Amino acid sequence: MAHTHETIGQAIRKRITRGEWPPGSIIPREQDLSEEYGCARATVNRALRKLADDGLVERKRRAGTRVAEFPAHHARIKIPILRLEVEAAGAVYRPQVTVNEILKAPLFVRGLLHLNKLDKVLHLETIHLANDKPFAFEDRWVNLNAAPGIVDAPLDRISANEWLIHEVAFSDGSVSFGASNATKREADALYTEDGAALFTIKRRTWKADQYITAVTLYFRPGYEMHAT
Amino acid sequence: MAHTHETIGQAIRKRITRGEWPPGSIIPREQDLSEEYGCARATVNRALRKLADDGLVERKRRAGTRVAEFPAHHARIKIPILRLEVEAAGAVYRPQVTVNEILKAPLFVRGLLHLNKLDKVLHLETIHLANDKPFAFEDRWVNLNAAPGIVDAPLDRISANEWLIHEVAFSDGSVSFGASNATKREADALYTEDGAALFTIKRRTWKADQYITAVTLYFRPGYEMHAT
DNA sequence: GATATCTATATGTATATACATATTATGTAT
DNA sequence: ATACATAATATGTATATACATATAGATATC
Repeated sequence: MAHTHETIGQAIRKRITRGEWPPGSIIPREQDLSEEYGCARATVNRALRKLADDGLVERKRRAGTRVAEFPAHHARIKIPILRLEVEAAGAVYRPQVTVNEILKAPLFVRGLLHLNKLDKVLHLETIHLANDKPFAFEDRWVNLNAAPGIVDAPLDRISANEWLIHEVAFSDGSVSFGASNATKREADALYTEDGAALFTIKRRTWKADQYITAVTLYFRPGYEMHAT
Repeated sequence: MAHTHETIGQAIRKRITRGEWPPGSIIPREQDLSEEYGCARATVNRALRKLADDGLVERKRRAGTRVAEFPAHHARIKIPILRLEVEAAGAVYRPQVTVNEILKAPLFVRGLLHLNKLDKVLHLETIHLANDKPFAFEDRWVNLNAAPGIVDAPLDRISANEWLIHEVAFSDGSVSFGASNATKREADALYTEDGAALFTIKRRTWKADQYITAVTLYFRPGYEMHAT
């Protein structure tokens, strides 16, 4: 009972980081480890599955378990929910919508959201404020076929992001991170200089076969996103 | 046998995304789900643990399982291994070391690596090339107490990153992402203009109680990192 | 020598059972 | 009412067992 799947996982992790099993090398089979630690194979199995999930080892049927060649290149991040980040820092969050227009989808938006020429989209530009200081600038396009109700949402109180999460149920999505120089639009919104380097998050969400929204977030200069 | 922990997990995931169980609401207990799907509780347990790991649901003893308030804000990323990224794109990778000097740790490096005034560090600046075109610029500081052997490493063939991973065993680390304007140094290295917005990754790794290396990677303009 | 076929093996998975543990809900005493 | 002890309960975990499945390595075939 001294050994749980967690203590065993930690022990194996330590043996790897200590160099006992270097990157690329094979480690003992579950059976042997379970005997060594005096537990059931299922317990070792769970510990090793966790390590594989963390990217520390790679497992293959019949071939066994080996230490990953690059054991540290997996990370998990929390995509920032702006309101929560701001409030966690003890500040007051407020979204300020500066553009709110319905129009026929421009070409690049048609591509992003897989729309036809006549489909209507909602275009939103929002400044996210922390204690009334600009924190991030959001450029969002919403497919009105997928979320018609959003035109009546109180977007001065709740962000479009949160509204969509709760009203259009949950949606699958893709995310990418990058950097871009502030154009005049972002510089004005974030109260910074033209050309400043901004950390950006681009996100697209969909539900079943329908794209719901495409959004780019531009963060104030100096913003960093941390992984664990 | 029709139901595995995976098919059950997908089914529950779908019921959440379809809106049957909205964010914040509670879902049936494992016992009931196992009866509904005609399987053992352990199978449902594994499915739900996976969903919790993905951030889609939150579980608490006695209190049950409920859909997360923000079900989509967890993501996993692979921290790019530059050589592999370049080679995956079908190009030839080559690291080019432009600065390689041993010196007493400057103040900001002492802070990063927790060193004393007299400790020596290796300072490396490297241009990572894809088909001889600059791809990323690396600014690295290595604690020579922790990795003395690196002074003899063939850093024109293997990157310091890879050398450290294999020679100093595996090390724990922290990562953060951001953006910065290219200074003359980075602009020259990456063959771009002064002030261009560069996506950056800052990483610090340690082993037991000792910091090993601190590194900042500056990516060529336009680079994006994708999450799953 | 190359190719196809078989076989042994390590991991992958499902199940029933038993007990642990955190936390809510209930009940009791003040 | 309030504070505190108690019971009920959903998840957390470990175990033995059984069978599935991918695949490395051996063997046979062309």
